[in-house]
Amino acid sequence: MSTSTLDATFAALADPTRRAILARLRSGEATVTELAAPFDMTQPAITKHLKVLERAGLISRGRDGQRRPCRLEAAALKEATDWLEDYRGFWEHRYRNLDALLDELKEKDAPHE
Amino acid sequence: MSTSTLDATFAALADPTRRAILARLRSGEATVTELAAPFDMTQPAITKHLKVLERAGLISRGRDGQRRPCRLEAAALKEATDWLEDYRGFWEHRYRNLDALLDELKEKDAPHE
DNA sequence: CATTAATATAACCGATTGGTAAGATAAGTG
DNA sequence: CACTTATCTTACCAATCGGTTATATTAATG
Repeated sequence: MSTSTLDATFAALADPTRRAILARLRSGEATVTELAAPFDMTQPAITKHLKVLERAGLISRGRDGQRRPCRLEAAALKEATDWLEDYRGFWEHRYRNLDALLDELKEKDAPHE
Repeated sequence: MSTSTLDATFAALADPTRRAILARLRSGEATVTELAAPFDMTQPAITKHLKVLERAGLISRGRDGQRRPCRLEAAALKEATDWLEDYRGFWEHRYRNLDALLDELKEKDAPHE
């Protein structure tokens, strides 16, 4: 899991337009014009976003005549998820740690020396 | 899960220095100077990174005399993970879909009309 | 009190980002 | 062939980013 891949992936995910594009692509391939339609933005702007997503490996593009359909790619998404899930132990242990702390405080409340 | 929170979180995660800081904080609180030590970077640069992490809700800061210890915060991390995990179904189904496609192709190979 | 240590702030810089408008390219269609 | 459709490319712009140096603030310490 290379550092620069994660850089590109998280950076790509940091933009709401791009996240919306990814969400749309979950229900299947789409062309540039289809992807651009919901946004109040020119087509070149969408093309730029698609390039960012492609460089991050989050999508790939085919060729169908004059259309360049985009599809979601699983690998980069999985890589980012894996990185984040490595922190899951932290936030799950957190509540256990809080319990332990409360116990500790209770013990201090009961003076015994 | 607000859009602008995800914006800030993913943007914060897009920088390798900041990811390294988070990784370091998994093993407990640390001061600014402690966090800055491993990096070939001035202290103000680290302070800036910490501000980005804090604005994203990924860390919080305490006060211990002249030190401002940083600790990891679970909530924002969890939010980002949740967003990404929503895509897990996609990449898990992907292989099942591939299987289905291969079956389909096999059937086409065996002419039956 | 003078000094040192920990952190923050301000001003600045070059590179990148997210958008635009205008025009090029390339593929279907009458 | 002329026209339209889908997409890309090229400048251009303002804003943000990631870093710097220099300076201020605040707290500990001799």
